[in-house]
Amino acid sequence: MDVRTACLGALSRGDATGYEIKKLFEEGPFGHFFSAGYGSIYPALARLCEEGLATVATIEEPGRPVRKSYSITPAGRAAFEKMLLEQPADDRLKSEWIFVAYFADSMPPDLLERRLRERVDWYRERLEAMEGCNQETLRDGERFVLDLGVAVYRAAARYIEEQGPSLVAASRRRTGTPEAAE
Amino acid sequence: MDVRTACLGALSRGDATGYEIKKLFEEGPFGHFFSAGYGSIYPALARLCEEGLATVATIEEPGRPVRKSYSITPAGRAAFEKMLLEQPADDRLKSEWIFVAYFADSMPPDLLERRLRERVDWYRERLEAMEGCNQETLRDGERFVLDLGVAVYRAAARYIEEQGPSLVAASRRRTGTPEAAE
DNA sequence: ATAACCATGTAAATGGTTACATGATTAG
DNA sequence: CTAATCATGTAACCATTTACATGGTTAT
Repeated sequence: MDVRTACLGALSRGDATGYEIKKLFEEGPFGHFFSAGYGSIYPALARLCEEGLATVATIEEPGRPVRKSYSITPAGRAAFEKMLLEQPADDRLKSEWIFVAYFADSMPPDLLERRLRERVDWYRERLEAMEGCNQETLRDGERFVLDLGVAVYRAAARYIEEQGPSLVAASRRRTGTPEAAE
Repeated sequence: MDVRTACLGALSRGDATGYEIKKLFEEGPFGHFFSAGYGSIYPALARLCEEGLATVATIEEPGRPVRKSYSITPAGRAAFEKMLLEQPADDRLKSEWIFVAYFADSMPPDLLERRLRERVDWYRERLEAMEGCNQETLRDGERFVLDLGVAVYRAAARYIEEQGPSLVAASRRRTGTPEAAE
């Protein structure tokens, strides 16, 4: 799904500015399966207006930058609901971390160990943030997606914690590198 | 990581044609975190040759199409190993399936139920294929990545199987749609 | 015969990232 | 006074996808 569709989805939940949509894409459940920068959000919003799927209202309030609030139109809502009926495309994951892990035996053992630790730490941080989300305010689908993310991250963190050390040990054995003192 | 780097990584494991690299990207552990089509692989391979990171040899055998076998050069190997030392960029996942699940309450319950079933089936199929991989022939890093994928897919499939039905039930309650007879 | 697989590529179009450009307000 | 946050946008660049173009071999 492109940024345009994602913005339409965001607007289907209520009016928002480009800035707010960006934040929505970063935090909460949305952030786990999607991301976009201003360079794609603002043009996407403009295009939705051109196509009649959204409208803009400029809000000028004293002591605040001028904001542009976007609203979905009935046509936009219809288009979005039609999209939801279509067969979703396959997931597309690009993970540099997994890429380097694949080539773990071409990496210095100490670096490998650090990468594994960083990854687990990253998962733990994300998990804490996710579990801290106010579950009350979420809709069914949002909570479902959030908890799916939690289940997946937990499984990944646990796997790396359990299996990582033996990967590092094998790497040290292969290269004859003693454990680095910290 | 771009297709060029991924091709370099593939060649670091041995000579290959563009066609073979495509297959590597589709099946086995590699397929879980990366994908690329011919339209990006062939130009990437050509560029690696231009940059002196790989060389080509044209193989003509009777009763077979002409093939071009690419080999990594020492410079290519050095460049690849240097890349492995760098901080990997954040994962980038684009999942239309999760996107529609996020908006589950805007979807007809029967369709939601089908999407959940399709997803679990897809995970189960992949898991069978992954567990069927000959573990003996894999290197440490490859096996690690493969098993990480198994752990993650299992957790996801299990979560959807356990939590999906209540999501569907809530959706039916909300819309007053009775269960469809099959 | 017909589909699937082997095998290589190009060109146009799409879509997204990054860098640039600007400027006000608020919290430390 | 400085950094962070609020707020919007454009333009150049980059990478990738998709469609096109070709043609032999193998299995059903």
